Amino acid sequence: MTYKTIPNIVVGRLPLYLRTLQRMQQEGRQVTSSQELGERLGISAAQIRKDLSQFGEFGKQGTGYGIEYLTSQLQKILRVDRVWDVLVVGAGDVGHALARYPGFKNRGFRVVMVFDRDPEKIGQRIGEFDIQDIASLVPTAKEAKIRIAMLAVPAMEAQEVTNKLIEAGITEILNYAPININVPPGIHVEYNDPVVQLQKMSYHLD
Amino acid sequence: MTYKTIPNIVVGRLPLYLRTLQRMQQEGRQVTSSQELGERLGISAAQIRKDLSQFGEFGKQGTGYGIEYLTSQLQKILRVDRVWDVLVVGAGDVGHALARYPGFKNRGFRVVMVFDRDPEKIGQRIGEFDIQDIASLVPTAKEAKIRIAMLAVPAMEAQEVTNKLIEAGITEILNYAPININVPPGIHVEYNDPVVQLQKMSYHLD
DNA sequence: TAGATTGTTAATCGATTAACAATC
DNA sequence: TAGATTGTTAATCGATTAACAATC
Repeated sequence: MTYKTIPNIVVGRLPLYLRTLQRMQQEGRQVTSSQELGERLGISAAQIRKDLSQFGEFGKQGTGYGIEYLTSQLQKILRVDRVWDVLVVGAGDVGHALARYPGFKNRGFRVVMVFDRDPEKIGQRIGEFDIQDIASLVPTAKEAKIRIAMLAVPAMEAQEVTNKLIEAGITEILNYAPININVPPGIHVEYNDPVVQLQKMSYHLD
Repeated sequence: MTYKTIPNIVVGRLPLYLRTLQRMQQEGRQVTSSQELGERLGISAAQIRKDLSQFGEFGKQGTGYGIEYLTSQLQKILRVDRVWDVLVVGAGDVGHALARYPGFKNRGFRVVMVFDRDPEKIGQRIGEFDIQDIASLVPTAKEAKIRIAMLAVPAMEAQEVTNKLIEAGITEILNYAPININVPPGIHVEYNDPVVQLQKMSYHLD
């Protein structure tokens, strides 16, 4: 017998559940229900139960879900029961904001290096990091066994840098450049383009 | 007879089509096809044709789509055949990056004001903007008839600021705070939390 | 116990794909 | 004309919701 692979759309909701549960934990709450989670998230209770049931049985009938327990289970499922080292390419304003972003804390990630190709920037500091020469990206990232990169270079350079990232052993890329990049099978890309999000909303304006 | 409302999932793909078409235009291309667009985007040609057909007939059999024409049509559909004024709340690193982001150019948006509540920051400059007191947000945004806001304040403050935004007549909110916000019907929210995206990817790691 | 809520099945709903006539 | 590609319909596929037995 073989395991069913989980749909991406389901995996994509788990971080939202986790984020809300961690927020509840901060509020000092002990238990919650699919209904309450659904109300906070604008998702139906049935869908939340169905999503969670793909991974196991985490609740108790009549009671709901222990927040601490479900949190720790989701962290295991999402592999954030540890801290992943992440690198940033591009030391402009976006790279700067990512390198200093306080929101990674307790959520499974930390930035450990920043690269740029501009000789003016190389050697300068961003927070606790020296900006490194992008020419050293491949050996340095390989050596550090980094798997995750955030890409914050201009669109023109995005594909070229992506190729380097893959050569360096990166398999997960969060792309802030407003362009689609080509990657081989097995490499995962998430896109973050604020204009795409704004345009989804401006459709509703007149 | 009444018009069918377009599914959100379709509207959400239009900005990707537009972005790719604008890129092709930069490359000096004249025409494209649903197949080529699909290859660039990792979307099936059939889906692209189906999506576009919801809004009209933009192509020619045997030839494909005129890039300039389809671009201008998508801009009209997405209401970015004009430039929308956008405000930023929160003058930390994220707000800073948004206020100075060069990628809005030619894509329908421009930042026109930045607010923060920190007296240390108020009056300081970010690029061409004076950071304004959040206390003046409601009258100022109302006066300027701004409809779109980017929210880059700490999670703790997000709901309170959201309420102010709505009071100011904002109907479209791009939320960078890692928390769900409650809004009344008719207000649209898009979420941008890099950790949510990273966790979708770390699921695939081991 | 009575009330509440889970996990799961079946039914419904919606989105994607395949296929092709129309036609440039 | 022959080849290419659209717009659209029907078929398929997948996701969401409703409902409820199980049970805490």
